[in-house]
Amino acid sequence: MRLVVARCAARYTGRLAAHLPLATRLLVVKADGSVLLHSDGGSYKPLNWMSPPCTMAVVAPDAEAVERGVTAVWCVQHTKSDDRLEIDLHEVLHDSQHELGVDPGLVKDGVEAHLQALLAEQIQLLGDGHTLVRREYPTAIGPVDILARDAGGASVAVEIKRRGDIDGVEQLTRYLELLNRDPHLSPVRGVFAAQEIKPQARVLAQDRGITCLVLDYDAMRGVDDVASRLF
Amino acid sequence: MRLVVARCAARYTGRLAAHLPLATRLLVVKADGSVLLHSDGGSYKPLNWMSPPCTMAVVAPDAEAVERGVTAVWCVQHTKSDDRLEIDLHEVLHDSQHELGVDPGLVKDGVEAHLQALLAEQIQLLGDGHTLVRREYPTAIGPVDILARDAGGASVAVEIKRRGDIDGVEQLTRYLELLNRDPHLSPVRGVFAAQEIKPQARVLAQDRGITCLVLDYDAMRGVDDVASRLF
DNA sequence: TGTTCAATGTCGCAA
DNA sequence: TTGCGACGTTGAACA
Repeated sequence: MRLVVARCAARYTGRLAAHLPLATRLLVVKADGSVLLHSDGGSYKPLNWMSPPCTMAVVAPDAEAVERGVTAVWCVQHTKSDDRLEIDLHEVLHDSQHELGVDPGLVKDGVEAHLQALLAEQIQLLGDGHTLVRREYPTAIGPVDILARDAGGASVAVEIKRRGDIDGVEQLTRYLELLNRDPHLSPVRGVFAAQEIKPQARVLAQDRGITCLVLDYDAMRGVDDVASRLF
Repeated sequence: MRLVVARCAARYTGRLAAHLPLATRLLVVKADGSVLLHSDGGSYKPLNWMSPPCTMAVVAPDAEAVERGVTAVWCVQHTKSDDRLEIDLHEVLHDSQHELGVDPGLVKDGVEAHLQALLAEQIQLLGDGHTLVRREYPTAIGPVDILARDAGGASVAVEIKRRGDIDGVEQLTRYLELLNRDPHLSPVRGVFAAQEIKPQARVLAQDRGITCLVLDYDAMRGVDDVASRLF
């Protein structure tokens, strides 16, 4: 990711035609080539941008542009359409480059969070004699959905998904690797729990010694309702 | 605007609940207090954000968080709702501050651009004997829509809007101030042209010696069609 | 891969 | 302020 703060002007043509008068702005060039042009206010939407896939060419300004104070022109061209963003750079106030790596992405805690709460209440669904240690057990790479102990006192890490895909198994694998380094917990067994577990995910989980558990959301809510009515 | 690159994790609660596992990301704190949390790919939409109006408090992490490697926690609270974004900072790789100033904002060249083209063709609408110098006459603060000369050879700068508001008069005023510094052009007279001119804008324009011109888009297109049919 | 639908939608305009 | 519609919508789930 490249961060540039510069006095600049810009023109966009594509779905519509628009331009930005000269002002100081933040330019972000992401690893995939996409470009964002932000002002120092407003919402998260940039003033202008180019979505990936796209390529950027830095070209020298023509004589007239030089006359106006343009030092360089960024031509950002979309690869699959004729969307085009041209940025006239006047004065560069900051320019830095950063390695960020891939991002695990946002996790929305909707049904998934509810499933987690229900399973925490009904921890015996993991097997007789299981006890809850805690929900959202923190690790360096993010919280594990549930940490429990089985009847024999051994640790069990549970990853919960609405739809159980390979990604979820990979995620649980990373958690297990980390948790098993902790002598207070090790050995930690893994349980992959989801409303629906895809065949590929099931195969991968079994290959790694991870237990699969299909959760019946409606049944679990029913038990919860019954339990609630008792109080 | 503050730019921070850091290994971080985040939690959002408000319209929904969501969290971001630990990864290296770009954090942008805008002058209005809004916060963006960007990964190094994807579209212009941040992974997570807080819209203005909001306030940020930097708090010390609790013992458990320190254990996980958290060095600081940013609590960003929306002022008018209970939307809340908490960012756990682990390692700060970059931190810089920049003064950007206010942004003139995006100008969409739709009807406005068409009006400009039509008026350039029908420049006599400014008055008999007027001649076009050029459209998009460049200045340091952006292009003037139309530069023309009147029957006597004096310069005329035209600002075109679909809806003529006070902002447009202010904009034209800035252009005139700049253009009048150029001895080759000065004195430059201003014309504020729009499909509809708001009373307040008209008063301000007249006060500054700027001529108001109401443009009849349909009529101008009609003339254009007739002219086109001649060829 | 294309299509449909929700969104922490956002944004702009009119009443 | 509030409501409504458009968006360079984006993003996810489903066929």
